[in-house]
Amino acid sequence: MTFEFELLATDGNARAGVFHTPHGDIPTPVFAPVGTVASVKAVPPRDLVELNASLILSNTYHLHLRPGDELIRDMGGLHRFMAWDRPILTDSGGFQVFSLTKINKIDEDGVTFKSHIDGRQLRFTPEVSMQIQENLGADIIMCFDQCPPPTDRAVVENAVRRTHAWAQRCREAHSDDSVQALFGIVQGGIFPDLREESATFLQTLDFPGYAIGGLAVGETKPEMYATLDHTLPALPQNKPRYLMGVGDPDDLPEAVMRGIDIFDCVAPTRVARHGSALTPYGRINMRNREHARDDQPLDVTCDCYTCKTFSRAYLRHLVHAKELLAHQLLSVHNIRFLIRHMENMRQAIFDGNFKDYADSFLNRYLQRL
RNA sequence: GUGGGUGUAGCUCAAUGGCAGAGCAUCUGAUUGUGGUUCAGAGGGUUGUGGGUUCGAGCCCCAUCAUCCACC
Repeated sequence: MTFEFELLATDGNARAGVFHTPHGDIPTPVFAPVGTVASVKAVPPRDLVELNASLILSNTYHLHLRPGDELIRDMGGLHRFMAWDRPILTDSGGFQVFSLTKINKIDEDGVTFKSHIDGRQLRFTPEVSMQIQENLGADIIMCFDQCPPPTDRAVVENAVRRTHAWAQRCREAHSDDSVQALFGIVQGGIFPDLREESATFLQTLDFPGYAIGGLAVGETKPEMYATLDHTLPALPQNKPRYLMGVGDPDDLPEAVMRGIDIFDCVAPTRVARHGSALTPYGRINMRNREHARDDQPLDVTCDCYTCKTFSRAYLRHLVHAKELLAHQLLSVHNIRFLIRHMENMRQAIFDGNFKDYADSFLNRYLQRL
């Protein structure tokens, strides 16, 4: 079986494993940097390899609009197009249709919306999303789902029902998991019974992996953690679990501790472009004056090119001068910071001291001593 | 030397004789399946200087300094 998930060790509910794909193995738990438009912003694939990234995420909606999924197919597929030969995951476009386009109309069959680029009217259905994702050729592809605000029960109930119907149609449209693995997406907002119901239903479709969607979209962190507590026991042990769009450095151990294997988040690259750096002692704003004459690296414990080479004073200068190099250097560090964080957690699970690592990291990162 | 213009926040500039403001810059904060965006807040003034008129002057009058332009 191409997409085998091997569970190698557990520590409490935390899991260390390997997910095998046609483009290589993904050691889990894993953090995937986001390259929405077939580019991890400001970071070339050569550097991603150096950062030890084993999975990146790209996006159906954006690539369909530009340059077009058929063009990418004709250029040899997404891996060849963007010169990244390791595993790729594509999101289904469900989230973007709702978050990016104000004008959208949803019905039982799909969603009609307007392009945020040129305003032309488009329509996504589960079958369209599957076709686009097959054209792109990522290793892991996602079901077309509906991601609602998580706290309005009536809205969430409806989204769960529709997400299930669409999951079934995605499953039928993509029946062969030998080249691309189709993951199901659990919805249900912050409601435990809906989450359990969703997790249970999706298993009847026998996906090679399961994602938890609809979190980190406005609920509080305690609500998100509680939802994970209720959802994860309802998912199978022998399949990877993917928490979509998370997260902050403190969210990662909280979720791994509860049994999540895969993460993606725009945070490391976005906060980099906004001039901030992730460190063991919290996120710091490199615009701030306190760094103006600081000859120390961002993070003395970090092994990335940025930290091994440049001072905080220089990085602050680049941020103030709005130099492109600031985006590149801070993105390199922030991605490496999260990937190393995952590597540390994986090792701690093998060593049986995950809780110690998590407590120590969280106390330092959240400055609660 | 003569005539004219201009002096207001770090910069560029607003402000009927009636509470001295904006943009940029500076400083601080926000951003979770990416619109390199945007938003929120803060600090910052002896209105060149000295007189005068007026209930009240950034604004009117006099002097002075600085600066720019034109002409000797």
